[in-house]
Amino acid sequence: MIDPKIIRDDIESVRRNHAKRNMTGVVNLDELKNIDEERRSLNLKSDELREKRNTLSKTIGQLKGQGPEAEALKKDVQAIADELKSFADRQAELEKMFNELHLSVPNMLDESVPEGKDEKENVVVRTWGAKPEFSFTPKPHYEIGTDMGILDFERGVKLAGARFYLYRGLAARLERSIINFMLDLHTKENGYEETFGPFIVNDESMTGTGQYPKFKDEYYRIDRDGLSLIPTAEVTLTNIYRDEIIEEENLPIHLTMQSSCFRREAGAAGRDTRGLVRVHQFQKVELVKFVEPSTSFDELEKLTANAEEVLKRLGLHYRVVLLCGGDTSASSAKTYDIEVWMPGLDRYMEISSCSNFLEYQARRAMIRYRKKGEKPAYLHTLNGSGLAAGRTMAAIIENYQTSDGRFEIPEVLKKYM
RNA sequence: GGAGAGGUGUCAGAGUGGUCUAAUGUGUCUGAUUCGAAAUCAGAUGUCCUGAGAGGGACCGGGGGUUCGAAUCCCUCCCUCUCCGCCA
Repeated sequence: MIDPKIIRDDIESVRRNHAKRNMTGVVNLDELKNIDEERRSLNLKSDELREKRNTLSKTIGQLKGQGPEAEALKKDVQAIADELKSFADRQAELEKMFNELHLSVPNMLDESVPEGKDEKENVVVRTWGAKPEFSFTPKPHYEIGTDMGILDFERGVKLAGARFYLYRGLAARLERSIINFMLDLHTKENGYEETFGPFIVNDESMTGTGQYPKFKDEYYRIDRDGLSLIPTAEVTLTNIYRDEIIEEENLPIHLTMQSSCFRREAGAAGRDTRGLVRVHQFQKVELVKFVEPSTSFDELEKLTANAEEVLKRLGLHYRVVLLCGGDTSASSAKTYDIEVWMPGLDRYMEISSCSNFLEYQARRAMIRYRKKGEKPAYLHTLNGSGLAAGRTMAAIIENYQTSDGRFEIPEVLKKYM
């Protein structure tokens, strides 16, 4: 959520922000503003009526609640109660509408985010390494994996359906090694605390990080229990501090967690149908930070560098892309994608997405911090993949492939195998 | 899943219809005392909304109801604990 004061006092900046996101008209801002005004005036009215009621009731109490005087007062209070009731429904309705619209308003983009409609207008900010050269035509990872008998897509489909897979032998062990390598790097060198928590969470958690209510079709929800499978450990990690106030001396908090991630990929029919690129379940090591607001953009650079370090050590060529307004997710104020080169697919593939959410998630999830002697304030949250494990394995298979249709294990992973 | 108990401020814990403006203890901060500290004494100390401020309103697990008035009574949901059952 953005600060409602911005909607009240400077709706034009919200409008410009929508335009930059290529979202003009997606949220009816005029309606939102009208609802907010009506809601606040009714709230004021009911506060005043309540004040009167409280005073009169107290007087009745002092009169011991009996006698003609008290009876007359009771009638007065009854009248006030009736009046309160007369617009209570409208009030509840306004509150609900305001909340729904407010939750749908995307975050304010940072000034450094470039203009642009979609991913074609993202800006490459740096590249690392170079595309590997082959004396043969490199194959996609799914061909190599299938031929080697370590990726079994047919049986994945038998077990669960399209976009599921089965790892056998080397692939299963390699992905486990990749996860261990990443966790060790982030905990021993990059200063993150390793955590592990639920893969299934309640609606409050899904709302806190911005998945609900708008994008319900994207996720698996167990209606019977009111629980959802997490699409990323960001949900688990960020909601750890939901409804809490953190003392300033405990900031920043840097957490990492590996999890399986579950996505319905509702809007992606026909895209990336082969291989490990777009699947319903994948494993990922996630990085999440809770920071003092003035530091959050520095922290974003560091977070991105922490994710890049994984690829550097694996010797995989990549580029870092600053997402344009139209491609930045609703919760984020600024996002860097890290894209690894895939020689077999002959394109770059997103392997990490690092975002600064400012106080957008903190407001939704009521995560605050307190400086000594001051009032609680919203902190800033950030997250990034560090990295998606399945895609990392796919990148290794493609970049380290050999002419005999197999592939080598990167040096840093050997001790994990 | 069955039976029972319970959810109150940083924490512990009282409060079963009207000075609850939530007792008391504890923690924290400030002051007094002290060379300094401990101890002791005095005072302060929650969150949200609204308002320029004074102030006002809301919050005793969530939601709803009864009442002139609800932490307190009723309904409902959630959670925790104990015992039993089941279980990696």
